Amino acid sequence: MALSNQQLAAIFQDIADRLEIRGEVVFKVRAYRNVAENILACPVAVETLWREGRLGEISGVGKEIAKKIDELMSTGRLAFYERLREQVPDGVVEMLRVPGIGPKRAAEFWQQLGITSLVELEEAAQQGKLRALPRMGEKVEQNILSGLAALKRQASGRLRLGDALPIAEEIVALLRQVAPAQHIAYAGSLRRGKETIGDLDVLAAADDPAPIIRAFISLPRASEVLAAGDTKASVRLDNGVQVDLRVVPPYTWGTALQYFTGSQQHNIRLREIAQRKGFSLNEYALTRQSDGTAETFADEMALYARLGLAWIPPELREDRGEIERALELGPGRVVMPGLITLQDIRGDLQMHTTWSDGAADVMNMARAAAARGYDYILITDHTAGLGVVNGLTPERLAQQRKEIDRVNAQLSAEGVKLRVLHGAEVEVRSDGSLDLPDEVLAKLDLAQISLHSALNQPRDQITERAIRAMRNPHVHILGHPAGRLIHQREGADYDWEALFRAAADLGVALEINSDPARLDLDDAHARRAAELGCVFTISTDAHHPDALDHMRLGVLVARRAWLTPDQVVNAWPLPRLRRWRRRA
DNA sequence: GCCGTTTTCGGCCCGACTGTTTTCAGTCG
Repeated sequence: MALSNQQLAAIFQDIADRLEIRGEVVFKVRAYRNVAENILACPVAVETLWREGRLGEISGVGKEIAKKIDELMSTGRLAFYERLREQVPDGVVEMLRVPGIGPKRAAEFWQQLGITSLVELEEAAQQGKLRALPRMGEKVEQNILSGLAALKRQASGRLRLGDALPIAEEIVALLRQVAPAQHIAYAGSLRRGKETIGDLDVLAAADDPAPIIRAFISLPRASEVLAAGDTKASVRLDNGVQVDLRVVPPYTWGTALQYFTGSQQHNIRLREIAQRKGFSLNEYALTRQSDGTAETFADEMALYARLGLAWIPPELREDRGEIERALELGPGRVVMPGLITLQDIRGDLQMHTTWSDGAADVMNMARAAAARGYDYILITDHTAGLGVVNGLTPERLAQQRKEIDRVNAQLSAEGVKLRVLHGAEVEVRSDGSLDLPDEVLAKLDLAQISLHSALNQPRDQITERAIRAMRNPHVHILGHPAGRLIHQREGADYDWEALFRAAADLGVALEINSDPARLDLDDAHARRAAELGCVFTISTDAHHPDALDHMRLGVLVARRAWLTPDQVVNAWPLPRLRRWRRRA
C-alpha cells in the first residue's frame, strides 16, 4: 500500500481536527499537527523509513503514532481513524475552513443545533438560529456568513507564490507612499518563499501606528475590513485574499520581523532556546524571567546572535536543520552564506519561441534576456512528439539553428555579450524513448527532456521510463520532473530516491521550473536530490519575454532547498557550462 | 501524544482583536 507523505500528513491533520472538535486535550491535538508538519517536510518517503524500521527518526513520532503509521502502511487502513470519522461528521470538520469558526464553535453548532454541513450552517445563520447559543450574537452570525462567502470565492484556499508576491509588493509600495513608517515589509510564509501562501502578512515599524492602519483599511483593493485595532488590522481584498497588518515600535523591528516571518515550528524552537537561557521571547522583546528586564532588537541578526545563533535566511526557517546549523556556527555568522541568489543566475535554460508555442521570436527573447543581464540563454522549443502546434521536426530544428546563428551574429555585431544556445524540450514517449534521433540530439548545445503524457503510470514503470530517457548520452536536463501543476495536478508517482540516484549517477541536471503554476521540482525534493549529489537548472519555461521575470520564484525554491551556485548549472560561466555539456 | 545537558512526570510559545461580556472565551497567526 503506497501512501505518499502528503496523504499521510493529511490523515494526521484530519485526526487532529477531529480530536480537537471532540474536545481532546490541546497537547494531544498539537502532537498530531506537529507530526503532520514534520512528515510534509520530510525529504524521504515515510514509507521507506517505515520499511527500514526508521520511523523514530521523524521528529514527533513516538510509540503511539509509530503504531498508527505501521497499521496504515501494512493494511492501508487505520481502525482508530475510521472510528473517529464515524464520531465526527465530515461536514463539521469542513466548518473549520470558515474564517471565524474554530473547533469550539464547530462542536457547538453540531452538538447544540445538529448542524453537519456548510449548507445547513448557512441556512441557520440566515435564519438567526446561531445567536441562540451562549456568547453568540448578530455580529458573529454576520461574520460567519461573510466567511462562508469568502470561502466560496477562494477556489483552493491558498494563493500560489507567483500570484501572492506581486499583490504583497503592491500593498507594501502603496503603504510606503501614503504612510510614514521606518520600515514596511511583507513577512510570513511569503517572505520564506513558500510555494503557496494562506494569508498575506504585512509588518510596519512606526512610532504612530494610526495613519498606517487608516491607510491600510482604506486600500483600494480592500473590499472588507475584518478587524481594525490600535496596532493590528485585517482586510479581505476583492479577490478574497486576507491581508493582516501589524504595526510595532521601530526599536522592536528585529523581534517583530523574526516573529511574523515564522515558521511557527521555527519560532517554537527559538522560544525553547530562549527559555533554556532563562528568557521568554515575544514579538516585542527578549525578557529575563528572573527580574523581568527586557532587551529589544532593532534587527534580526542581533536577536539571533543574543540567543547564540547565526542569522538564518528566511527561506530556511522551517525547522529542517537550520537551527542546529545556526547553533554550530554561533553569533554573528550567517547560515548558508553561499545560498544562491537571483544575482548568481547567468542564464535561462528553458524558454519557447514562435518556433513552437511561444509568443516571441528568438531575437526578442534574446533581447529580453540580455536586458536582464544574462550571459546566455537556451532556446528549448517543443518537439513534434508533444501534440502542440508547430512541434519541431529534425528539419525545422536545422532551420532554427540557422536563425540562432544569425541572431548570435547580430548580437555580436551590436556588442551584446549574450549568447543564444540551441536546445529543445524533447518529448519522452511513454516507453522512455525520445522523439528525436541521437544524431539530431548530438547537434544541440544542450538537450532537455520532459514528460508530458502518461504521467499516471505506476511508480515502477514511470521511474524506469524517466531513467531510461536520462541514460541517453545526449541528454543533459530533465525538465519539470514531477509534472505537477499547483492546485490542479499531483504529478507523477516516482520512486524519487531511485530517480535522484540515477540523475546523480548519469550527471543529468534536474530542472527547478519557475513557472508560477509548476515550481517543479519543489523545495523538499530538490533538497533531497542535492543530498544525493544531483545538480540543477533553474529555468523559467517562458513562453513570453515578460515571463523571464519568474526566475526569482525558482530561485526562492532553490534557496528553500539549501542550494548554492555550485549546484546550479545556469549559475556557472559559459565555459564551465560547455565543459559540463561534454561530461557524458 | 511527545519529550528530557536541570525532568521518565509534568511540562508543552505567546499575544492581539472581537464580541459578548462586566472579566473572558474563542479565534487567529
